[in-house]
Amino acid sequence: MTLSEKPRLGAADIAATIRRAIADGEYLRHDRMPAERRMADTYGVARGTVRDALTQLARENYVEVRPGSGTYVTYRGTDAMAAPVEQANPLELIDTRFALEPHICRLAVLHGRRADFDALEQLCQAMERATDNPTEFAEKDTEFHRLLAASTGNGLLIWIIDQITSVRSMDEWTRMRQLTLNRSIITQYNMQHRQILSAIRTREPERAANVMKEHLETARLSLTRASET
Amino acid sequence: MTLSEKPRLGAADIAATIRRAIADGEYLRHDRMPAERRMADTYGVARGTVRDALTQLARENYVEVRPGSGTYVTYRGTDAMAAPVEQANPLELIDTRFALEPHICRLAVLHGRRADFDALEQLCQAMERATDNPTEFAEKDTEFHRLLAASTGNGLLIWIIDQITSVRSMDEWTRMRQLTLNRSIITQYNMQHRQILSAIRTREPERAANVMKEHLETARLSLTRASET
DNA sequence: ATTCTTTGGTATAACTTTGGACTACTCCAG
DNA sequence: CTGGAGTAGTCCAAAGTTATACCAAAGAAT
Repeated sequence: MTLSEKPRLGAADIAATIRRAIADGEYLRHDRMPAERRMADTYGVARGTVRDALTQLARENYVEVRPGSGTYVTYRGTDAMAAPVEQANPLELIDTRFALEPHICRLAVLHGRRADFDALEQLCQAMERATDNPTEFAEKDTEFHRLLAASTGNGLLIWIIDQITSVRSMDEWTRMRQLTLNRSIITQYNMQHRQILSAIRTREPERAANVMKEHLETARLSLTRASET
Repeated sequence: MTLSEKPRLGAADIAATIRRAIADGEYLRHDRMPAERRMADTYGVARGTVRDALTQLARENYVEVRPGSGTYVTYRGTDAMAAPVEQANPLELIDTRFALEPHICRLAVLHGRRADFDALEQLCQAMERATDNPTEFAEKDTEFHRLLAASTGNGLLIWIIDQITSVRSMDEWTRMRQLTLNRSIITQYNMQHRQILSAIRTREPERAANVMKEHLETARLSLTRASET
């Protein structure tokens, strides 16, 4: 008949249980799971078994274990919508910005208001003050490009830029980005930002678009150079 | 069951708690959160732990801490991001396509494969057979532009075009669109599609982009003319 | 303007928790 | 009998937490 005795759980069983708990959203990304000893206790199993299970889950990228700290969930929930955005690579991103941003400059010339330009001016100054602070610069830079999109008054474009920005601000990205940002690069970016803003203020759509292209070309170069080393 | 012991809360746990609170709208954008010392008290944890949690949340752009002032929520709710796509108006859409599609043509020249072009050819033929069937034409037309994006091999761009397409396919839109689609307009569109495809096949990026601009200009014109009547 | 309170920023030293590694033992199927 | 797998311990080093004190800046009250 049906055996309801204890079938003695193995590492694979524990792994399956945890895997399912994570997939079901019982644990979310960045969450810290209970300590190995505690899990062993709750699952009524030895610590070594839990350990094997976690090792397996770590291999499957469900989980990351940090010695002395704990075990953390790394599983990316299957957001049908967010997935393609999340896994975009740097070059895809640059190509997309190449499509969007020059035209955004043209639209900014057409629809931008004084207040928008003044805010962009503020950001330019903030970035110029941050030549030696890559983190600070990166933040303001992101904000600059977002505000530029906002100045077009086109909600759809703003939304797209926001989506893209959410990629740029991802952890791994930020790290990679820091590598490419040295003092001379930042200075160059600042000059280009200035030129873009000035072209928009003087209502020269094509000049603004061209400087933006130049700007993105610079970014692409420093990116490819960084990934070669 | 000897689980009466409480696992000491760590920074990751606090971060998770706060992250959920923010995501659940318990704290709204620009809100100031309780002071660190206060939080430490309410969560029954040391201030340093709260600080670590906040540092982590700041990295994830959930929160911004201002020395001497407080900790402020910067998280943009997911609703605020989804809405603009739905309520985009026709002109915003055209402007966005003006940004994206000419550059997509350039990228299609660079990355497109034979199979892609053959599929586009098929669609051109299907559209030419549908000169008297606006509904049929509109479907194939959408597919044409989507496939064009797909031929770039850029997942991010494809995703964006898909999002935009989901707007285009909305009911009210389709109705409005039908009005603008008469026999002569369809014929003109077909010619332009042909020219675009041919320019891509002969590897002329700028010509392809220019024909696409022309194509979109035609679409914009027929749209504004329709809305004036 | 000046003072006072509140806020985050930093530093320190004692303590706790965590995963990593290793061992000895048991069980069981091939 | 043997080898793979789970169990139950121990010890370790690293990471994290606690508690406390003091600093600097923001902001409100005087």
